[in-house]
Amino acid sequence: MRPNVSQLSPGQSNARRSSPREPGPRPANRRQDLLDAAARLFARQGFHAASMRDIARAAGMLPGSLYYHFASKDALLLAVYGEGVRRIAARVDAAVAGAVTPWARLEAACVAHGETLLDGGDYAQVVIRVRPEDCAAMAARLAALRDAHEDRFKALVAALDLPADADRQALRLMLLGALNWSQTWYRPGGDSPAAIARRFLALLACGPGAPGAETAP
Amino acid sequence: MRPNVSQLSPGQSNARRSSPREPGPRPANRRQDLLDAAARLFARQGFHAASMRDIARAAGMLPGSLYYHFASKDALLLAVYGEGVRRIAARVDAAVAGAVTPWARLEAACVAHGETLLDGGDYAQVVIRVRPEDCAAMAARLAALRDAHEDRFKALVAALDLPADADRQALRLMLLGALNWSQTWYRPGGDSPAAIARRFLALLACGPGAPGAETAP
DNA sequence: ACTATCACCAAACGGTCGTTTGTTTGGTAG
DNA sequence: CTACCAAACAAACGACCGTTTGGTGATAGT
Repeated sequence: MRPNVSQLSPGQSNARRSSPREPGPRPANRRQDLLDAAARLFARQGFHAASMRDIARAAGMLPGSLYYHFASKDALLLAVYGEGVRRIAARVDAAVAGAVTPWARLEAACVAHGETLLDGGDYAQVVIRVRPEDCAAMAARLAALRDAHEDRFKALVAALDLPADADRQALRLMLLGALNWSQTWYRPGGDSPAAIARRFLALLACGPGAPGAETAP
Repeated sequence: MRPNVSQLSPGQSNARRSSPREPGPRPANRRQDLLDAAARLFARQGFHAASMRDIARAAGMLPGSLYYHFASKDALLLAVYGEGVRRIAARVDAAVAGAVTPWARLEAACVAHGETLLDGGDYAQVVIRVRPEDCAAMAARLAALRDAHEDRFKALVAALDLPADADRQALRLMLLGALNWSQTWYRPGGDSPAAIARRFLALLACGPGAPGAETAP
């Protein structure tokens, strides 16, 4: 009685159609409006404080209509969170691909991660603001999504040319922790997110001496 | 009609009593049980997910009885948060007082901050887990409490002997950010909180070279 | 013995929550 | 024209929310 194909499937059109209907007159993707509204409210108020009624109203819908597109609030969070991780990861991947040396690649990743977190819109902010445990039913899946993204940094740190006894795990955790936490104090007026990320990495790479122009020794 | 003197006053006994009644048969400080239960639930579930009913039940009370001790959920959070800040600050102050050189004092502060955050009980965790904006009515007061604690680190970093152009603010934000964020990934099995804090500071002070035995140059 | 106060219970208040149900609309296909 | 179906509306469901109210037994001062 309820179609509700909202399970994952980042694409838009599902198969199984009697006739192609490919050029169709556009069913006016209100699902996207819903996702955007949910991302906005989850990012600004957190998971529990954002109600389905708020989200529906922000998307210009009645509360019940929302359930045509998403089976539950949990499923809606999973969709937003997944999109958030996808967006952060995409920007990090693109930035890393444009850099050559290990340190430059790590710096590019940090800048992209930080920029997306702080200025990259609501989806990315949800990934940092909402903890997986906030939604018990989805906790494992949300944590897996976040971990899959952070594994990129594991590889980038592993590629650095460091003494054999260097603590690469602490370096990664410190870098990501400082960047993620910056969401709590960052305000658009001051330093740019890219500058913040570069400063953090320079501090880690060179110590508190000269303010880092280039990052690698 | 309602006594309810629950506004701030970190001490336990309020003045204004007709007669001393000091040795009294102990009214069995259930208020403390309530605070403990609230701290536990706020720390584990966050502000919105923890209900007054849950808190009252965890303290062995009925929901309505809670309002004899605290005027509202907001006031309860303020009391827990204030106590959390007080506990963190007390441990940091004690640790700093026992160290001499600027770097040793900063290290002692980081270790105390990290230990209290990760292993110091529920009150301290609330300070990191609950964002001031989660409770709009108390946001300003909660932020002021947290800021008052973090100002200690401003002073400790200012006392370091660094080049004039060193970015002390970035150093402080990175250190505190990494420590605060560690609450999201720390699990009691592995490295001790003190070891984590020391590793972070060593990374910042000396770069990713040798794993820091002593922190200062 | 009388009274006041403390600390709490018992029971509800109105409101909001996530969600469900039945119905209606507007475009498209046969 | 008819049949269909995606997409929304309208209206509620029971559960739970923070909070209030009125009462109650114990304790302590006078």
